[in-house]
Amino acid sequence: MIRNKTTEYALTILGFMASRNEDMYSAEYLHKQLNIPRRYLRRLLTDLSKHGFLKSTSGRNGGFVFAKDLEEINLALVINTLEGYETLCTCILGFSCCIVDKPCIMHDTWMEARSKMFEVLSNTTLADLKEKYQMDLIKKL
Amino acid sequence: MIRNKTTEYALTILGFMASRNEDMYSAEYLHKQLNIPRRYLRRLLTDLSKHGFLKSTSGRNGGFVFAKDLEEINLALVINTLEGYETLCTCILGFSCCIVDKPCIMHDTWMEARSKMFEVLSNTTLADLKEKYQMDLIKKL
DNA sequence: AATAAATACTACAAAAAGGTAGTAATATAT
DNA sequence: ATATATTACTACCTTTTTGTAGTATTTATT
Repeated sequence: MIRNKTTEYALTILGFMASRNEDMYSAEYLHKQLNIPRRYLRRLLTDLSKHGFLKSTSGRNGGFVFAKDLEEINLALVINTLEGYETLCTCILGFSCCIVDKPCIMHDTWMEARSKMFEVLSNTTLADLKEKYQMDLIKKL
Repeated sequence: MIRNKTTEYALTILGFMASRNEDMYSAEYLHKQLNIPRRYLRRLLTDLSKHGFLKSTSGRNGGFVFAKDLEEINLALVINTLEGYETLCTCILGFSCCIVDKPCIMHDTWMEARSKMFEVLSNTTLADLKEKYQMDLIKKL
């Protein structure tokens, strides 16, 4: 759950794309806007495409667009997709000592903490972020 | 906020120590109980001592004990001590693009999610975990 | 005093994450 | 057709995190 920079980058990219109104975003453009290392950014963009968040178009005038509606992409989904999600037999936040039928001493606390965070993140979609951004723009006028 | 194994180990160790009633815990004993790599565990234990959570006693029959009351150690404190805490000018969960007076699009969402999690973690002390453990033991009888 | 059981320190090795380089493939504009 | 602007793929390099090894130091037991 935001353990690495890759996830941070991904959210930054998606949040940026969601809040603007371009029809196409090239890697180069995103690089200049967001200051994420060129090559790394590209790899991440193809990754996000493979995961179904974006659609890519090759060739001149190519770039990336969303592959689904902004309402369908919530922040928790992005994080879980990129960081993996082994809910099976461990505490999600990392307690490998902790198995479902023999929960460790921290289990309940973690689960409570985690689920409160998860609630907020899964209830926020890219559409919400876009709306917020537009509202902020209006307020500034 | 639980970005690495080291923090996980630390919480496992402290949680374990808090829940049992030994007067002294040697690195070797903890290693056998918790399956944390011997040498790494040792280094971590000295680290936890340097940070004031534990007190170490060298020599035969030496080991580690808590340096403060269990009530004084909450989970958020442990996590922040081990992972560093640059609240100054960035979103705590990682948005380096986001500065205080020019918050990024995700800022509010993050802060809300984060603070809900933080609330639970900072309200849980090692004393609470100990109590929970004892209660669980009683229930099993 | 010698031994054994412990921690402390320093340096190194391995694995994972983050980042870079080169080249191929694709598609548009001219 | 050719040049140009773009994504895609593969391999490599760097940094950080995790884990190991060797040796020194401390202290209770005998």
